[in-house]
Amino acid sequence: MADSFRDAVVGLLAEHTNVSRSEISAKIEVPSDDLLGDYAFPCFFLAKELKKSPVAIATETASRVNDALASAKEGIIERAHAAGPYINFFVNKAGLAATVLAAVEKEKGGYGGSKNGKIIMVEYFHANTHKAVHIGHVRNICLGESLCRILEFSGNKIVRVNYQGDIGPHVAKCIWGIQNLNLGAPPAINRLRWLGNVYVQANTAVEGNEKLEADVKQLLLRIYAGDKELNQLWKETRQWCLEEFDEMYKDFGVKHDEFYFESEVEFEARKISQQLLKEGIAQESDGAIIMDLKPYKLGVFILLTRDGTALYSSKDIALARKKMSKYSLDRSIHVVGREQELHFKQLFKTLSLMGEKERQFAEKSHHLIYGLVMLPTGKMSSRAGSVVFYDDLRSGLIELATEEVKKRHADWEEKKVADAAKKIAFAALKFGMINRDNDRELVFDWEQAVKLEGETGPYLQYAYARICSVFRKYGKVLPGKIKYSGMTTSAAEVNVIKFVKIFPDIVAVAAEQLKPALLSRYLLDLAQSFNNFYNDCQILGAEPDVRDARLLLCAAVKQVLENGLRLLAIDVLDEM
RNA sequence: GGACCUGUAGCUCAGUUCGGACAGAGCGGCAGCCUUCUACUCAAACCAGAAGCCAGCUGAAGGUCGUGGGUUCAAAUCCCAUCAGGUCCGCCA
Repeated sequence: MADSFRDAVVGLLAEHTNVSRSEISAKIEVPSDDLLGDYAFPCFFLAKELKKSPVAIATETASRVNDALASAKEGIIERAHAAGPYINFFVNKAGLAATVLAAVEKEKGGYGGSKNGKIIMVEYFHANTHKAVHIGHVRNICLGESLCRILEFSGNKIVRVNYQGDIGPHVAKCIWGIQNLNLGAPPAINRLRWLGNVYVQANTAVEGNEKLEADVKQLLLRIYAGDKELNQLWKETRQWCLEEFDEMYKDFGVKHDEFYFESEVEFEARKISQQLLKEGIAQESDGAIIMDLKPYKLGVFILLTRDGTALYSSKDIALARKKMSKYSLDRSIHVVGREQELHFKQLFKTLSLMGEKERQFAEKSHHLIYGLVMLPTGKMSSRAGSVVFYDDLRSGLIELATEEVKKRHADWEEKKVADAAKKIAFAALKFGMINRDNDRELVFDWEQAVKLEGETGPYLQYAYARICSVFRKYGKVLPGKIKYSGMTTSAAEVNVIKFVKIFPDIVAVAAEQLKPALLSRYLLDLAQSFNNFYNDCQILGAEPDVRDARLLLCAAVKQVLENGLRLLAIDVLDEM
């Protein structure tokens, strides 16, 4: 967003120093403390050239700037002040308020957006069928969806893709378990969880038993070969899973544009692998087809097993081809955990060795890494039974939120309580998943997840609800003309205005760096500064001019919270 | 053995990409703001005591930025070494 205040500071400095505008612009910063000023210009780098101490340079330049400001008529910059080696600039606060609040009022739901015009594919969620969904998938879907929304808000066209492992050894094991373990009939609901359990049981039964392992392998080959009975069972159980995934998408506000399945690229994957072997790009090793990437320090990438079945690797190559032929993408982002980092490096390298088209596609591809979700006791392990399943998580959080809502609103009817509780529970969950640097592991802790105070999603919802309550009490429409001069006396107010002002910048950086956490952190800061203001300043009880200006500020904060939370796929509430 | 990530307050984490003004939040604990009660008073406020509420606020407390070197006017940030934890490294995804 254009920043006329910053530009004015750059202009002043360009006029009173020998430094170019572009260099000044690069050096200008925002002081750590508001009391110091609104913009700052460090003078260290001028010291050598001018052979003076940075302190002297700052003092002299500041006084020249102030002389110029004094002779000029009312400008948006009020004064400069030398503080050690820094020149600090103070802007006209009423002007700042007017500019920022008018921008929000004008752009409303679009405030903070931009127009980048790229076509970006984002692949996320990709849970496997026949395995239970757990907390790790939740981090993926929260991160993926908010990333999509941020990129979309930044004016890009997003293709949301889900690539699902619906075939492979894990499915074979599950089906083997259904046929060979006496686990009773599948339930009418929560069948995904039941299948996941069958898979775990089968895994335990088969592991270490060579004969059974061979049986499962044969079973997989028969599925690939199109065995009628097995395919029917596979398709039926697969469908159960997909239906439950659909429910989950609703919880997280996700609508994929494209679903790819491993089963639909398996044939192509085998074909491509054979072709690569024929072209001498891939090689044979121990009966398997591999890419030898040791020259690139990427080890060995196995495409086809000794049995001739395609692995994740070659299926991903086939998938890339499929995407390339359908879409003309500027970028392709894979939201996948850290444990697959090597896989993606190998995949991109292999693509780039395949041909010019593939090489270009590999350059546009990006693996967005995030850390594992751990438990306080360590890594999740289905064998040790230490897995937090999504269905348990969901019901547990909703139950807790329901209690809290009831405690506060004994008079609310059942439906209203349920609605609020669900929104609050998911706000807590989603925010907790997003508000963490991608690189870091996330330790999931029920106590933390359930928290509604402090740095949480509900804290943001609460700030929003407070503003709604102010407007309910006010009960009128804001007048069109508002005087800003009376409102900017409090530091708390100015602080809020500054946060509102930088929202578009935050969205832009979050989009560029693919880090929704930057946005979630910002929203916390905004809400905190608003709560400070709310405590410090009377709103409805103030003089009419001041009251109206403050109401407009509230409206702006409400709008930014709404826009920001929408980008995190978190719902807002008018009352909570 | 190799590759990547992490190490900052009692706990959970920002800040490191691009070196600059005193290293920031949240949680927990402490002291308050708010409500009620008690005592006092003609009455109210202040003050004192007790209980409670609080998706909110304030204040104070809490730090060898893993360790050791180096570069620099300036290092949590850059470079080197080292320790600790995590993930991955040929037929899972």
